[in-house]
Amino acid sequence: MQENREKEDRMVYREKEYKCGIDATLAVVGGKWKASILWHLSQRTMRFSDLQRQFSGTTRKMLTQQLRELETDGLVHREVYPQVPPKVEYSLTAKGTTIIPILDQMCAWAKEYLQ
Amino acid sequence: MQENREKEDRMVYREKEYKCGIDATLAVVGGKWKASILWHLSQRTMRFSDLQRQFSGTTRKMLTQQLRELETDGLVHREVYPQVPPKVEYSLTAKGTTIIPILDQMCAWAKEYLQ
DNA sequence: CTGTATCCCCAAGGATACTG
DNA sequence: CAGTATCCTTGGGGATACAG
Repeated sequence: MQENREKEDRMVYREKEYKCGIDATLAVVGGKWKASILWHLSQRTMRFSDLQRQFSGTTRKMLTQQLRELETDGLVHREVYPQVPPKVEYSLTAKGTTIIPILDQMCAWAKEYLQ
Repeated sequence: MQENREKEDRMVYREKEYKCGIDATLAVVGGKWKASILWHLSQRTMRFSDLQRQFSGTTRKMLTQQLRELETDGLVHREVYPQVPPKVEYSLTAKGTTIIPILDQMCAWAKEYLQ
């Protein structure tokens, strides 16, 4: 119950305004696969095909889209190796790693209080 | 980087299966207004009309829906006062309060790393 | 005051095919 | 291998009206 909860300062993210940082944060990591992507990348750098395997339930299109947004937000780094066939590796940026502790806590919370 | 990250144990929530607790937690608090609702309720018990005022951008239908789900998940308590006109108060349950520290951290993270 | 019931629309996301 | 382009479907959520 810290007092970092004032709602006076509004946040702006992607043209949209957020009353509190909570919604802004959820806008960044709350995408359908984003949290999971970040979590996996926190363990190791992954190629696009690695991510495809991990998220076998999703399409290339969705995966690409989510990765692009994470990249735009500065959480993920995209490294393209100019070779044929192409090789692209995704990894967390320094900023990206700062969100991981929160994801870890969400994971722990679920284990403790869900099901 | 704790080692509470095994993905062997799957979570089940609302008929759906989640590989890791992160997605399960997001399913609980990631709804469009849920995180904000929880945060406001952590400050004080609120009547339905109070919440309507806070979330002037949403409809009664949505608000009711989100509150019902939070209630079903055991995070929010709904107290109905049998009187006319009706009075209904919403508050956090003990379980509901356990998620607040995570929301606080999301708020802090946004302030630190967004915008 | 605190909801529920209906209708309706649009954009998120899936399937599929094509490309450098 | 790592994407884009296109089409198409679905259901989340808004608007509105009604109700206890």
